Amino acid sequence: MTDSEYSVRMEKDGEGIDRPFVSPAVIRRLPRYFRYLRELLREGKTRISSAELSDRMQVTASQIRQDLNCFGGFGQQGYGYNVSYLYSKISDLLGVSMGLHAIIIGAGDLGRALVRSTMFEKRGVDIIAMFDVDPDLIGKEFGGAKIYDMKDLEDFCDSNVVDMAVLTLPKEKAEEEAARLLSLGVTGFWNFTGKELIYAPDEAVVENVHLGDSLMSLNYELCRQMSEKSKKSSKETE
Amino acid sequence: MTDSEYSVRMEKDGEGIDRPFVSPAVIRRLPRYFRYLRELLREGKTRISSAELSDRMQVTASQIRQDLNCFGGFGQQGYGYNVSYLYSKISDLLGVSMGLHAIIIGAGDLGRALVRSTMFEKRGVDIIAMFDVDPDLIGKEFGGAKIYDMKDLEDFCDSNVVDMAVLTLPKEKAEEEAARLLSLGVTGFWNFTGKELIYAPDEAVVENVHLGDSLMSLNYELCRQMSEKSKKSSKETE
DNA sequence: TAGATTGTTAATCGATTAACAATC
DNA sequence: TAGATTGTTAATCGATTAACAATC
Repeated sequence: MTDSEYSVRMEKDGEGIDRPFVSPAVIRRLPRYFRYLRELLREGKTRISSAELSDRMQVTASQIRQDLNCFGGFGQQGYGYNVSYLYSKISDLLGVSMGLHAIIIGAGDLGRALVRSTMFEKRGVDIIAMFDVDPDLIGKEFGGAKIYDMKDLEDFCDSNVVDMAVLTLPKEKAEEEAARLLSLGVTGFWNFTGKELIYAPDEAVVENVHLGDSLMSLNYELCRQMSEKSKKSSKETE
Repeated sequence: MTDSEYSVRMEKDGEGIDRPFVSPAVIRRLPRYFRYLRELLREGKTRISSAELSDRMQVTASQIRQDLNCFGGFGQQGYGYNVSYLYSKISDLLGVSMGLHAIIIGAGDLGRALVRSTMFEKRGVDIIAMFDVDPDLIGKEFGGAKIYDMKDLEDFCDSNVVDMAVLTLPKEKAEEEAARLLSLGVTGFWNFTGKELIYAPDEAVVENVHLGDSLMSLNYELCRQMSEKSKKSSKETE
């Protein structure tokens, strides 16, 4: 994408939203606020105080106020926060109305599960295509996204705006294909391959997902809980 | 599971592994060490220093030594760490050889993608069954796991050891079914439903996974990167 | 022994919480 | 105005990094 194309994109609705540098800890909490606010909205609540939200979310009211203030004064003294206003502000920060375009690399089980879910739609991300090397899959369609031949990646990226690639291909090819995508101007990577991608922040933005790591930390706590119980029960037997 | 069954389980190979209380920040890094050590093992490396591992993993050597020391002295002054020894120690901590038994609740796209992956096998977790309410799915088999009727959950849990439930069912039913499982003695939950489950630590161990949150923080950084680029380019045009 | 590298303590840094003045 | 609740500063807490003595 050229600079002038960027400008067009920005004018759409990204312009005017100031995304200051804020600690990653805070950024990672924004999506959770987003979820809880949507729930409040669904419940028809129009206003909420940091104290009440604190109760629901199991975080301190202080942290909520601190977090939200990183981006400006979204609340009002004596009143609290207006749910729909706060929701729209956080949506904007998270680029929900940016209409980001994504492609999925790899149409295996995970790629298909993702494209069929409501995940992207809910967050304003458009899956405009999938890519695979398997001739049996190429041409098929899942969740409204057509599967293209990996060979056609260059052509596709030349004639379409692609903001982000979801990597669900085998980890052995992860680095190679990420480099290929980067050279085609794709700078966002949601990486499920298990091979950690590391780029400089001005080069590309990478979110490495490791589901296995999540499972293993559950394992640790579960084993710990079990040994504690067995300790306790052996004490009782004494 | 009764207390005596716990003891049997513990004697298998969980016994003797001390899992002290360590800050969650450290625990969450263990799986990453596990992955990098496995890679070193595959490369045939027999020893590694904290400095060299630091290089690979992009964390400080100090942190590595600090982390590993929470669980005991796994290294040796003047030498470093023995890769296979360290790997086995971390595997033990993470319960890889415990042979934990898991069931998957919900045989939809995600449940099937998970069961077909090598994720569980690599980490020593056995998927012993899947459950669903869809008559078209009940009786079928995916990735070696048979799909049972949700109605048979009680029977199944009575006659099988179930350490953990992987929740991939619709979020509306998450709380209800988690409570049901808990009453059947299942205390570990790997929760993909999007409905956050909150239990006291001695009641159940829950790992809430929110893939959408991960996508949204990528979104934030991507949008930020874009606005920075457009700022730069508009400056150049001035 | 000399060199290397851990284990561990102390110093620094960052993030969270508490407190309260500002203000709606 | 009085009451409520934010925005914001200051205090606390925890996690990371640096430094170095212990020791292989």
